[in-house]
Amino acid sequence: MPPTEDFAALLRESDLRVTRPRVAVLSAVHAHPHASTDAVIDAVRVTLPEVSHQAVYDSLHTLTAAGLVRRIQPSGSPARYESRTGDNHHHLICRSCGSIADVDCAVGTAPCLTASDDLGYDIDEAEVIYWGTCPGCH
Amino acid sequence: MPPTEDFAALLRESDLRVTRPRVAVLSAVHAHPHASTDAVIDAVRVTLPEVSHQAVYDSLHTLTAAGLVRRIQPSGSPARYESRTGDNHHHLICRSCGSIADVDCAVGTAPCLTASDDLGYDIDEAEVIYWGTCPGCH
DNA sequence: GGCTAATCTTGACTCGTTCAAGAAAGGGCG
DNA sequence: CGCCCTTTCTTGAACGAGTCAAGATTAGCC
Repeated sequence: MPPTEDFAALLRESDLRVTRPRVAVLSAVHAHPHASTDAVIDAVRVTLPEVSHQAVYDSLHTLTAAGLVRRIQPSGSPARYESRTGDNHHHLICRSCGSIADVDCAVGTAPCLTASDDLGYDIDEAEVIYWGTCPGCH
Repeated sequence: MPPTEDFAALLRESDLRVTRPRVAVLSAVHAHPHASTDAVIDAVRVTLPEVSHQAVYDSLHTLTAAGLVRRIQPSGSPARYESRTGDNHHHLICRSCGSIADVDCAVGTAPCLTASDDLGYDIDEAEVIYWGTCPGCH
């Protein structure tokens, strides 16, 4: 995981103010891929015990909007975040234990974005979730 | 849209008791594809003004479990339901107005279920959501 | 160092959904 | 056709994730 200064640099590159909560959140997401908001809050409080949940929510929104972090929102479970962005990978989610794994796109680099017929929509992202049972759960 | 008796028959085929709320919910989902739970409640109350929201939630769960209805849960919006099941189609969702459209699977009949590497997971469903802007929103 | 806008703290609040207890109704049986 | 048992429905409270809002704090520019 990159050191703190690198996270600060990432923030600056996106024209975001460098604040302690943001650095801590960014670092937490890098350290815990697919962590839920709650898990991020816990992780952040290890180094920054006084952060409010609101600051974490705000930071996650800002970072998501800036593209530094990606939000995953599987049906029926709270939002989760990951640091791999822009590399067109998808997710494998276990119905029984909720574990999430990364899979590279089966189709290739970006053809994923092509629907059979776009109906006039201007598509900017294809989200693919494979639902199943993980090796540990059967 | 099929008449009431057909919905009753569908329920019986799935070994479900035929109750007024269930028939009304099934009919509402057929009549309003991609309707949110709230919209389903409203639609059901047109013919059955006294149903409780809970009965609708229960019915939707039961029907979903029986496979008579499919639940769609896009990030950041309440659950929606549709009656097309088992035909491997996907969804196009507008980021700005939330409208949902159906698209047939681009890949074909079922190869959708094949990830590039399943990591030992036993995959039973591939959920694909194309995010973008609909023709009416730009 | 001081100023101003952005960000954070605190705490209340909303929304979609679930839980729980008791009343009502479906449907197999006599 | 009517009884009984179980499932389903009503009512109303509760929950969790996330948002809103007012005021205190802080980053970054001069």
